[in-house]
Amino acid sequence: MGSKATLKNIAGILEISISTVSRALKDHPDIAQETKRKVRELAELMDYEPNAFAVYLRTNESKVIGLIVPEISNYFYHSFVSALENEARKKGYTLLILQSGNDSAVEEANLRLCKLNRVACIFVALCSETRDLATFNRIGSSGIPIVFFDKVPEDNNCIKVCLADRDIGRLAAKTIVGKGKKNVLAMFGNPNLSISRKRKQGLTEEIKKLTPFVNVSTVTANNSSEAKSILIEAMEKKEKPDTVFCMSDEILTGVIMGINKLGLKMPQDIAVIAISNGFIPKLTNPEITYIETSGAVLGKKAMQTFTEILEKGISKKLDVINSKLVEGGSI
Amino acid sequence: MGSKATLKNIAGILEISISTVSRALKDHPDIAQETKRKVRELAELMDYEPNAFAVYLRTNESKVIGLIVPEISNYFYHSFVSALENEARKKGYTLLILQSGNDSAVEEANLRLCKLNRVACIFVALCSETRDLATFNRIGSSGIPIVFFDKVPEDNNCIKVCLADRDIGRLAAKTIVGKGKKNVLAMFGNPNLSISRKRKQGLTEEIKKLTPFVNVSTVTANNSSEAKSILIEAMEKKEKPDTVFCMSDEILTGVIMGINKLGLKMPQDIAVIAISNGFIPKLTNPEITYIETSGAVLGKKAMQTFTEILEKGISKKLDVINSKLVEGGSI
DNA sequence: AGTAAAATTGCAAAGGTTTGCGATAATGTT
DNA sequence: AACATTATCGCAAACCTTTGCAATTTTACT
Repeated sequence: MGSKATLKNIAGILEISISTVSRALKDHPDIAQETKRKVRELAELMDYEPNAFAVYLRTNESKVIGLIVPEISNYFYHSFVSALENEARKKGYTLLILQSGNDSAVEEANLRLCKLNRVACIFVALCSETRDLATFNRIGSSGIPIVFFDKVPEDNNCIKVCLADRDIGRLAAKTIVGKGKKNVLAMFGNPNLSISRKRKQGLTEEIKKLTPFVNVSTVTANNSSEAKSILIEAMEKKEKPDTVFCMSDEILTGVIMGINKLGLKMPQDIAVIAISNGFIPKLTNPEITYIETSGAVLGKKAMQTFTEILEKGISKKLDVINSKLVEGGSI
Repeated sequence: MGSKATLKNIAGILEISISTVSRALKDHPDIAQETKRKVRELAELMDYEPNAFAVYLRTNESKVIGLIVPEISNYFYHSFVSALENEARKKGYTLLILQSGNDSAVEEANLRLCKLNRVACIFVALCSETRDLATFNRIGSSGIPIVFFDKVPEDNNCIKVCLADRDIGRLAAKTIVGKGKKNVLAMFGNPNLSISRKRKQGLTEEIKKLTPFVNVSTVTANNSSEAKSILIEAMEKKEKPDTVFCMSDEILTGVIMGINKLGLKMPQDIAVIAISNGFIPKLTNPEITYIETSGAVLGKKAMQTFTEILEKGISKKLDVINSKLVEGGSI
């Protein structure tokens, strides 16, 4: 109980040098089998674990990965985080998860925290507020690689893994037009994010391309309750939409609540199509038709990108993953 | 660019000693104002940040808090994590979030990781599998305080913050009886967890106490899809339940899907009451009546407990927070 | 001016690990 | 037997910070 398990103590007891103990524990070829055996046995007995800080200090690289997201409580990020964590564990890394809460100041604080902890890499989904990427660039050039995902900057001079947002929008457009809908209310998140703009572009342009007879009105809903009230208001008008498009789970949530409040039936009273991770669409009756954006796949991709960075030392890259339509009965 | 920002470098440039620089940066009273000014200016300029590992190594305490949960993708833990993270940040701590994925082996690996990183404290929600608490005890006695929350061990010789699970069960019982229900299907999670047993006890005992005329059949549903199929099966029987009780969001999710699949109406065809964090109940029509278990409140409490540990050095404690009924229209 | 007290600074060790290089001991070769 | 290899091991520096204590300088006081 008394003495802590350190190399020094082990060395003391065995009356050999610290370096020999260190090497024995790493199975270094210089060390005799017999010595290795004794060291390993004692280390086991003493429940030795290397002091991570000392190792970090000496080797100057930590086995920690920083992850900064606006909100973990979001099914998409959830699945992303889970996937990333699994992959990271396999490679011996630990995840430092930080939330920016859609506040640029907190985001910056988190960034500093990552730097302070000398993380091996930072994965970032920007918060919608963020306009100034100076801090990111500073950190990036200080040697810590940054991988942006999902909510990525416009700039191409960085590493990004993201969804094929424009294609997703187009796929939604095709589905809507295919079902013969005429009047679409399309809800998007903060236009500051490229993810919002691209999805919107994809949707509106594709519809225009396909047919001149479908009317699309786009609106911005910053959160669930905004989406809910926008829907309710829209349904009270004379020319009410026959279809509502939700670019995210957050918006979809609000729309569902609005539909319930008004007692509407899908798809008769209103058709719904969303971009989603798939959890919420399964909770309604009928289930909601959605374009699947798998956080899990993206997470895996992100980790792959990280290993590529380590091996090849790239500093700019764009990875895109595709999505597919999952039919419920809401449209 | 060339030289890194360390105390040594700053000292070298200013031609003073490292210790003076260190003290100047911490506003130590021994250092002259003029010196402090110069040091601070240069430090600012060089973008100096103390090397966290060196600090940890020297002071032997890290500003990191470990958090181990079965799954983050669970609204209850979400809100818990968010709250805890906020509180932690205020006090300068960082959260190391680890998922055990309901696998005891992973849980243990995570525990070791926490120890390895010399975290200041570990918050744990046990996974349902875990029976052996030896590792926890070992770590606990090695100086790292452990705070159990939500899914806590039975043993009272530790620190726990949890919900008033029996009371929650009783509250549900009262509501069910008050609504004149006669035939209850009550679904619980893994009975290995005290949380399941206590909720079940509270519910069944209270109903028995209140009236002999209500029939309760309890079942175990380990996940959403099990809950779904249990419900569907039950509704096909002759003596089908008029009410279903769900002890968690996970189970509730399955039940909702089952209800949708069968096209049932709440509360006419089947009444529903759940224990939930409140997100999912708002998505149905009518909304689901639930007993609110706030992860946010629990998270705050947990952090308070941690500060108490630091200040007073307690090693056993039980904190309980109460819940309230939120009426939807599902019962 | 001489001494005491206060203000300011530096020395050096400690914390635990990694690693290049040199030292020693054991074995093999001619 | 003399030398060359090879197998083992230890020394000591480095990573960066904190901190007790001693050293030095400045200021105050008689």
